[in-house]
Amino acid sequence: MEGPDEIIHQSMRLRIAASLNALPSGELLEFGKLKSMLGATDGNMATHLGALEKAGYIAVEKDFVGKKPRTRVSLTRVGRKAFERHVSYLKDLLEGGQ
Amino acid sequence: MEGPDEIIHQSMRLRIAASLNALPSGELLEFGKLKSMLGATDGNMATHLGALEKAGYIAVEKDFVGKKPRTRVSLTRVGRKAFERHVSYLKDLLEGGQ
DNA sequence: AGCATGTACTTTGTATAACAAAGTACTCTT
DNA sequence: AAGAGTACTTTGTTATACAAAGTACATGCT
Repeated sequence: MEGPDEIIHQSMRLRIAASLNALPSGELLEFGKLKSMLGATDGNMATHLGALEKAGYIAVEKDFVGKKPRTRVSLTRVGRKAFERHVSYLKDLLEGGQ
Repeated sequence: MEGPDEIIHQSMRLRIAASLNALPSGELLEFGKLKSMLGATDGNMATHLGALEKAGYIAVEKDFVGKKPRTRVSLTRVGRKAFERHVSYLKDLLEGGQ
């Protein structure tokens, strides 16, 4: 059995990854939406998204709607794979005992 | 949905809890067995067991076999409940998306 | 008796992490 | 010009995880 993915395992990041994974394919989630869904502060959310981006697990897209800045994130293919592998790891662990 | 149990969530402690939860009822796991199963150092294992014990999630029993010291641990009722609740939390999160 | 071995810690030091709170930059609205 | 909104960045504190070394006590060996 493979080990845990410590980047994804952290609870706030696991919730971020789960939220992104549950999106209909091709959809993006806004920074602010994610932040309010998960009850994080601006700084906290920015730090966790930075960690996921640095790992290549999420893609961050910035644009403007009118003149409003908008930041949206999505899982990369690598990120989705990593998430799926970690979920398998957890399922095996939690059902098999270890 | 309830939040994560941060004491149990940490990856080494989650593995400890899963190992203890998978034991046949009434059985105990030895410190050294757990340590080698999970690939932890003495100090690391002692610290995590201490955290779980402080939370009331595990019971630590010390005795001697002949004159050999033996430390064995088991989940308390509270610990088993907490583990089960955290597993439910994870399953909901990982399947429901959140 | 003296010494290495084994078990289970405890202590120490370090690196990393998480977080809140405050500050920054830019924009739009009024 | 003043305030609000978005998305950060910075700062500072507190907590965490970990390895490595040290401690305590008992056994086995010679």
